[in-house]
Amino acid sequence: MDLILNLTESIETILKNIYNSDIDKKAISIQKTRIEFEGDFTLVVFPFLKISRKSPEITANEIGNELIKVSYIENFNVIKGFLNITISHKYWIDFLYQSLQNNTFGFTDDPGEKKQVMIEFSSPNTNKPLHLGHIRNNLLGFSIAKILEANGHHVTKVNLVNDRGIHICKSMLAWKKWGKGVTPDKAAKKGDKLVGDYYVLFDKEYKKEVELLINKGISEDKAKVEVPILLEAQDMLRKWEAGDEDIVKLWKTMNNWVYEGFDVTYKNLGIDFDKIYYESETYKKGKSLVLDGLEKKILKKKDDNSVWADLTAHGYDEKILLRSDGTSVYMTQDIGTAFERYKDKKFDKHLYVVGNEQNYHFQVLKLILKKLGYDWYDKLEHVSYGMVELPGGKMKSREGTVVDADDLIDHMKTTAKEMSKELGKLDEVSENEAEVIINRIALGALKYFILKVDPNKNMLFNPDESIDFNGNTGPFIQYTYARIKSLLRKASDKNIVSSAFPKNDIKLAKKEKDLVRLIYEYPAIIKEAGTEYSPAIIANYVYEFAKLYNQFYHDYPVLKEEDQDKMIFRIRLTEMTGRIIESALELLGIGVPERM
RNA sequence: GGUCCAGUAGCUCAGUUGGAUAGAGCAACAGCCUUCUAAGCUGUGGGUCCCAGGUUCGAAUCCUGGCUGGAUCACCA
Repeated sequence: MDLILNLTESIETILKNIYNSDIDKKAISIQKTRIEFEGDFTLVVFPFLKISRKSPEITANEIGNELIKVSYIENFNVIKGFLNITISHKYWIDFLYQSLQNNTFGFTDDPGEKKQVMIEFSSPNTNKPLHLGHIRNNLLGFSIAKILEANGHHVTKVNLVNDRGIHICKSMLAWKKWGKGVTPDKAAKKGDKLVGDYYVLFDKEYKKEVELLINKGISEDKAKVEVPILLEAQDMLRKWEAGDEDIVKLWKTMNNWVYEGFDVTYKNLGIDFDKIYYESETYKKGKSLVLDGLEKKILKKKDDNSVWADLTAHGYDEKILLRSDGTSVYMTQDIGTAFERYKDKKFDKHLYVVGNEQNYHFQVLKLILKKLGYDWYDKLEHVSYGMVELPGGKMKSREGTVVDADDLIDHMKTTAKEMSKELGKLDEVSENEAEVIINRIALGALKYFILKVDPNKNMLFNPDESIDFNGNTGPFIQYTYARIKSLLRKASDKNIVSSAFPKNDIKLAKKEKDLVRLIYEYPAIIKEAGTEYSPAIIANYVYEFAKLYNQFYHDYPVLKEEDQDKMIFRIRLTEMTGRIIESALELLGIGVPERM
């Protein structure tokens, strides 16, 4: 039975007995005792004053005198209106041993809680390589998926590749014009990078042509839409939609180059998907659903043949769903994709991990699906997150102010390698092992840096001050783990069997108790991270945990402790700490090194 | 202009279901390696929690108004 729940019930009963009056359970607020006071948990007694009709101090003492009769409560003290409760050492020790028995401590496996969850993340365009913004998206999506699994759900990770549209035609056209048949192999370049280069080339040429037209006296607005190269790209898109063989062939070839490039990046990042949806395969479904809606008069057609959803009654604007030439827009394919996915999985929940710039889009998507009569519309949820900004502001691919995902990962690896060498950390391990460790550290630093920030908030990335390896960082936590592993290896060399229990009662030091209390919190942390869709909650928890363990490690001997019972307890505490660090980092998609 | 999000130390961020003297890391300075890994530990300095009202025994947290920054309201995705 959960300790806090138990405490709450005891307090409820006590209040009833001594004051003869019921109190709302919500008024019983139990929190962690602040570090500077004696005790484990604190009850705030102010809400009870109106039934006790006594001063805060007296009320707290009266409750404390009853509470101390409960077996696992050892002591209490009162400071102003705060009743600090001390849980017995024996309770905490027993708790540690119980949690050691449980291999998935902190995870939920209640079948009643299990839901089918689909989670979409990454959602790249096929005209340019992945950048730092995608990294935040990918890491968040992947971690949230893991957290939801830890909460007992069945999770399907899906990607939506935006593989059709004018943007890919731009790359294709530029490649046709200036590529001279180059391929990723010939250029010795990742496919996504190569295609991205031609996208940039298109943009350069486009700007040049716009300027030419303006110089000829054409207005800027007009010039922008009448540029020959743009018209050519649009023509290409029409041909693609009409199924022109050559165009489709080129489209397939170039997209495949990009996918191969993406796969490398995904693999380096350590993320994967269960299923990939392609916009080119779902937009037609969206189109037909829109036409259905039109037939049922849910949607309306304007004079120019464009199709619209009128959302003004709901406080939104009108939203276009089919252009006047009958082609579909972003929203159209999202309607189709959602429909296909519901057909595939009958999900209880569908999460879209997409940046906050699309908050409006997803509100409108839900509303349109509702209007179209799909009662599962409210199973869709937008997991919105803030942008990654550079010191100069937003990243813009066209202005070259993007931080490329591959470059960043490489840079992290180089830095990790240099630092390991400098510190002489990996002199004694094989080259292969060293590389595995360095990769883990590099990615650990990057992932933790990004995931520790509350997803709601924009975050700043300064490329000049590269990501740290000291302090509140991934490597700090990984280092704590490596130390723990080293210590446990030594314990096992000494034949101190890990399943041992102390024979006699021991008294716990403050930091030992604090560590156990943090272990106790882990299940609640996983739950909270699951309901909030926030890996940051896990990240901040595991940091606090590692920090406290390092203090303990510094202050107390473990293997050199002379009291056998204390030594055994400390080894077991160390073991559990290692397990929680490993488990928590795993939820963030971060691997742990056995040594570093 | 409407809507949404954010504003906490020089910088990057925690803390927000109202609770005690607002916390970390980085940066600066000063210490700790003949003891289980110094990518560690300890200490010093650093705050108008954007502002003004309000609710409350109690507000960084809730309410109202304002200020600042970002996003969005496209026949772009």
